[in-house]
Amino acid sequence: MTDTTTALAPTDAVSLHASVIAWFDEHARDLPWRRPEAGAWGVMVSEFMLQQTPVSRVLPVYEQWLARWPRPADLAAEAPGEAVRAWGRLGYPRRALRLHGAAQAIAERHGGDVPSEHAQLLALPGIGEYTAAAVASFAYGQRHTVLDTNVRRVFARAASGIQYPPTATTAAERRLARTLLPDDQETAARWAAASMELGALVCTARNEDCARCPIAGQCAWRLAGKPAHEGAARRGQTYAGTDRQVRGKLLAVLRASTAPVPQSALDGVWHEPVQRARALDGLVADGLVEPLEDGTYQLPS
DNA sequence: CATGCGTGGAG
DNA sequence: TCTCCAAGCAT
Repeated sequence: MTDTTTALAPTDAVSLHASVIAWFDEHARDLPWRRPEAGAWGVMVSEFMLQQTPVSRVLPVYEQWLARWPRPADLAAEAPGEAVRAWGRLGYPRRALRLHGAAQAIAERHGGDVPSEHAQLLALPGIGEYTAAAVASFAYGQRHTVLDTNVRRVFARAASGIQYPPTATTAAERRLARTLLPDDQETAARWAAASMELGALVCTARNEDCARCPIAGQCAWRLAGKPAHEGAARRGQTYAGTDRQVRGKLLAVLRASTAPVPQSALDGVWHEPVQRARALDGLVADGLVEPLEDGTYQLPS
C-alpha cells in the first residue's frame, strides 16, 4: 500500500491548476472542435475520430464529415456504409459504424441533440468512460475526470513520479484524478482540457520538453531525476501479416467502389485463402461488410 | 482483464 | 529498417 499519490500536497493544487490553465490559455492549439461553432456534435465526432488516431490525420476527415453531416440526424439518415466510406483511412473503421449507431440513437432517443448526461453518453455505442467524460466536459463544461493517455502520463509523472502509467487504468489513478480535479465546475472543465493538451504537446511519451513545462518545478518525476520506466517494454504490436492488415486491404477495396464488388476482386488483396476468408468473415460479422445474394460484397446498406 | 481492432508518421 | 505510439472501446 505505498502511497505515491501525495507528492503534490492539496495546498499545491490551486497553483497547479492555475499554472497549467495559464499555459493552456497561451499555447492551446486552435482546433476546429474547440471552436464554439463545433457544438456538442462536433466535439463528439472529434472524440470518436481521435480514439487512437493523431490529430493531424483527423483534421481533414473531421471537416468533411461535419460539412456533410452537420447534425446527428443527418448522419442517422444515411446508410452505415456511407459512414464507413467517409471514415477513409483513419483506421479502426468499427468506430465509424458505432458513430453512425450513436447518431441514430441520438436522433431516436434524444430528439436529435447530443445528450449532456454522462450516463446517457455512456449508453451510446462507441462511447466509453473516457469519451463520455470528454464530451460532457468539453461540450457542456461539466466537472468530470477526463482520463486519457495524455492525462494519465502527466499525472503519472507530475504526481506519482513515474515515467509511464500502468497498462490499464487503475483505481489509484482514478482516485488521484478525482483528488486533483478542481472543485469549481468551470475550472474543472478548463483543467481537463489543459492537462490533456500539456500531455499532447509538452509531456509527451518520448522527448518530453520539461523546459517548456509550466509545472516542471513541481514534477515528482523530474525532481526524482526522471527514473526510467520499470518492467518490461510494452507490447510490440506487429502488424504485417495479421488479420488486421488483411481486413484493412479488403475494406479499402470496398470503400473505393460504389457498386458491389465480386469475390474475385477481394481475392486479389491477399494470397493466403484461409486467412483472407477469415478476415472477410470477421468484417461481415462486425457489420462492416454486407454479402449479397449473388456472391458479391458491399459496404453495409 | 487481456486481446483484437487500422493506419501512418516520427525517431 | 524497425519500433513505438496516436484524445479507446467492446468482449
